[in-house]
This record gives sequence, structure tokens and C-alpha cells, in this order.
Amino acid sequence: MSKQAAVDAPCCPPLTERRVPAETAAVLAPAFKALGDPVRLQLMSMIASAEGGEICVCDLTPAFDLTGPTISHHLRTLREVGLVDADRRGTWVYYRARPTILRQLAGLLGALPAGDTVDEPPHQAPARRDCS
Amino acid sequence: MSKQAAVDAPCCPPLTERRVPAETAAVLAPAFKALGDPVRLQLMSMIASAEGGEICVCDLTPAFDLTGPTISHHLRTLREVGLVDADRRGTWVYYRARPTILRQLAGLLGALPAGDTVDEPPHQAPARRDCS
DNA sequence: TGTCTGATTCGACAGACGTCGAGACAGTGC
DNA sequence: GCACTGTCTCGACGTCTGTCGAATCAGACA
Repeated sequence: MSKQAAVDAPCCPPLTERRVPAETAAVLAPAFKALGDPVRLQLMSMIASAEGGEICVCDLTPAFDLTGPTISHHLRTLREVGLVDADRRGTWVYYRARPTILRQLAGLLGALPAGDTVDEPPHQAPARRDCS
Repeated sequence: MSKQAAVDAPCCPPLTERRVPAETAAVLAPAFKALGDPVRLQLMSMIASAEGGEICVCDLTPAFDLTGPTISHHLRTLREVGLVDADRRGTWVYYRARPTILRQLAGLLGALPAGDTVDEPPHQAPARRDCS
């Protein structure tokens, strides 16, 4: 059924420290892309923050002004990149987040063990260089 | 001309803790989407990890099997969501990462206290079925 | 000034994406 | 068995995206 490609990606140093190799980029980019839609980003957060660690589709659908098939489509996208996992229980289907890949993405962006986060290089706000 | 919309986003609790509001999702999703392309992900990491904090376009272009205009297009995408900043110096244009939004994204994905979550979340199903 | 190099913008095109309605499938309950 | 509910798949449609070549813009230099 689902591909869940990104799940097995090798773990990754923050992109602020070393250039991301093409292979890693090819594997992780789809996960970022999946989060690149406001609906999916909200779906992901509803799933990841659900109490009990999982949430029913029937709780997700009414939260949006979209049809069932559309929500289902977005959920499949999240499933295919390995961000969530589905589980049918009787009539209902429950979705659950997969923290591993979420951590990989966060790690890549540099959510390091908190504390040593890179800090602003010299950068004044109003720079506006408009080199257009 | 550039939009740099996401830059001013309010900071955000991890999506594993609370549902991301539609507003925040609409603001941060474009940044994730920008990172959702392998080429842009690599560009972003080359820029963010560049020594001196910045890197010349002339160093970026030859690193890919793509034409100049295509690289320029991707760089503009990164610029428009506020992930990078451009600066023309003489003949060359230098790009620099903006750590603020990078940290926002990382934080959203889970400034996980490290060592906490394991892949398998609590798995017994708390039979929530009040979906009627 | 004229020419050269580096970077961006413009216009075009194929392919991917987001959305929907209709229909199919999986379980439950009578 | 049959009807009902919840979810997914399929096909279609309009829009967006990634890529390119050609043209344009911005500086440097003779």
C-alpha cells in the first residue's frame, strides 16, 4: 500500500553545518513537500498532538472546509512519505504520527539538543536591498 | 518585489503539542514547500553551511546539472519565503541564510527534548469513537 | 563609450498537484 | 442477508511548478 520512502533515510547533520548530499535531499524533500500544504500541516499537527497518540479520520474531516476524498488524499500523501501511519479499527481509521522522521526533519533544520543553536550572523533587519 | 511573508510569523509551539492554527499553517507551509524540492533543499544547505555565512551564486550554479535561470528561479523561491537573503556586491550576488525562520520551522517540527519520543507511540487504542 | 561577464526576468511547455463528484470497498447492526 | 455508515479510489478539471532558451539588466574593465 503506502510507500513510506523517507522512513529509512540515514540520519542527517543540520543543514547549517554541512551540505546535504543529493541522496539525502532526494529522500527528505518529499517529506518537506508534504508539509508544504497548509491543510496537510494542520492535519499533521492534529495527528501528532492527538491525545492517545492517534486520531480518527472522522475527527479530522469536519475540521476543514474540504470534502472527504480531499482529506483522504492529503492523508495518503502524508502516509506515503512516512509521516503518519494508518490503522483501521472497525468502521473507523486511526492515524498516528511517526516521530522518527519528524525528528529527522527537525534535526536537519537544526533543532539541535537545544542551546547551541546557531545564532544570527550579522544581519540588520531593514536591509532591504531590493536588487531587482 | 520579494514577499518574505513567513519571516514575521509568530513563533510556534511544536506541532506535536498543540494543533497548528490555520493562520500559522498558512504562513509556515510555504516555507516547508520551498524546502520540498531536492534542489532547493541542497541550495539551502549550501547557503546555510557556507563559511563566512554567505555564498556566491557563482559557487552554487556549477554544483547542479541545471541552467543558471533555473537556479535563479529556485533562489528566488527561497528568498520569497524568507529563508534566504540576497546581497549584490559588484558583479556577484551573495546569498545568506536567515536562521530565524529556520529555527521556527525546526521548533514547529518538535523541539523535542531529545531522547523522549521513540518511534512507537503508546499503542493501545483508547477506543475513542464519539465521531457521530 | 563599448564590450564582456554574471545574474535575473520573460515566455513557453510538459508534468505534477489540489480539488471535486461519483462510485467502490470495509465493517456494523438489525 | 441487507441496509447503513465511514473511508478510500477513480477520473476529470483547472492551476501551479520545474525547466529551458532567449532576452535583459547590472557592474567591471579597457
